[in-house]
Amino acid sequence: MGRHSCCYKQKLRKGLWSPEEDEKLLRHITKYGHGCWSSVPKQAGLQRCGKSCRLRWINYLRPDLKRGTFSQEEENLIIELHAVLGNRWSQIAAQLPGRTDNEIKNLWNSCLKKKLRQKGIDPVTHKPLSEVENGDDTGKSQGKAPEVSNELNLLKSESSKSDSASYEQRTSISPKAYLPEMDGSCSSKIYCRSDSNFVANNCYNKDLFLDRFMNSSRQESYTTSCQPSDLMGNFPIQMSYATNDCLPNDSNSSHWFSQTGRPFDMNSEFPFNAATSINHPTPTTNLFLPNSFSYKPSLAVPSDSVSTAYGSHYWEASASNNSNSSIRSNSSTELRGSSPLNIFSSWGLAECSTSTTKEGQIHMMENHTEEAKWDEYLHNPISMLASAQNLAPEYLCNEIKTSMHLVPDTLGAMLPHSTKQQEPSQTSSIFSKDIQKLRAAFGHM
DNA sequence: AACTCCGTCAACCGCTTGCCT
DNA sequence: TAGGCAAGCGGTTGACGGAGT
Repeated sequence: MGRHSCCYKQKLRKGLWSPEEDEKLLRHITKYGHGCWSSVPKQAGLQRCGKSCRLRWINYLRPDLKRGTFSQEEENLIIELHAVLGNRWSQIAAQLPGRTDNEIKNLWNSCLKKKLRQKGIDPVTHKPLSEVENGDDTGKSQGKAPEVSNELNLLKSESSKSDSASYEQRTSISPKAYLPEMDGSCSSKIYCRSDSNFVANNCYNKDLFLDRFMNSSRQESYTTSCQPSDLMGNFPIQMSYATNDCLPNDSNSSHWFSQTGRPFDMNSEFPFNAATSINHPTPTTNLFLPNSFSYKPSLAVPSDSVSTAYGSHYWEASASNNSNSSIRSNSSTELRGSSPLNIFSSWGLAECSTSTTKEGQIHMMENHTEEAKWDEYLHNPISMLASAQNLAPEYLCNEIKTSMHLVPDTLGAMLPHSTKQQEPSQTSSIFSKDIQKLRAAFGHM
């Protein structure tokens, strides 16, 4: 497509976005959704092309973005996925909720490539550099999987340093299965559902892997067994949750980052606590999750934890050693923490035949509807929040506005030592606070 | 202090894909 | 079926800041 046709007709701005532009775009999209991108700049009063707006939203303004440095687990995952997917950044990004393809691409080009080379691995082929240089393909001739096995060796050494999770589990690439382990410690780990047959038989065949990959990330969300994690599909929405009673002692892990690198203290800013005065007849499910990691929630729960409230099935994760980070249900009629999952829960109550299996998995019917709603949520969070709560969008907007005024501004109060700080100049500014608040309001739910 | 080099990251460009008419 | 339009995607560019000289 290149430059959009509209760009030629008008004198449009290029380059870095100003805070004012960010504000306009953010306000417009949170209020109306983006709809057709080409019409967004006009409606939002921006001298930009729709494409530029879309990019700005996706890569920076979107409320579900995770900021901050990549964890070792994330880096390992990117390397693993790159070994099988190559430069398909969007597909890699789909496995790292809250991360954009651009971000991952930049990380790869600026950092991971170098790291791999230092480890003696060719970042393109994922083979040892010596093999690549010598044109040695003995690995192939032996029927091994050089592009994977070398990676695994690297990761093995990395993981032994950084993560006590089962290496075999984490490196058994079952693409849909990267889920955070909720170990009750608020220190999220990535683990991967083991699929030994898959790894043993298929992982070395890239095409087959991709086939499986696509099937697992798309088709399964339309088939019968539909855990909510499947419903998410590749939906890259940030699913970090935090409430005052969920924060780990380590305050750093509760930070979100604005473009300025300033941390966002969710401890003081979780916005929907301010909305608890809104009574709502539909009980909502509150999640108390490790907040430092984005994840696709898996609602597979033990059968004995499923209970029924208000005529619907509720569940409670088995108690962990730290209730702060466990999942628990809440049959309170209070509106607490309107999150995508709350919405999800509401949809389930309203429109899905929700049932539980012996395994305790929640089977959701009508996945098409769910996915559509997720999509709609992404596009118009306000209206979806509103509809999920039987509220008028305008009312919800006002509530959010009100809640934001109620929140004490403690931004920047806690700076992690290791975080690169940027001066709030250029595109970042005081407005970044505004963004953070809106992000809090619409994003971390 | 001034300059250069290098790494990082946001944004742009252009190609591909998918949808609609 | 072809053409137009919009979105998605990946490669590339350029601005910026920090480190080194």
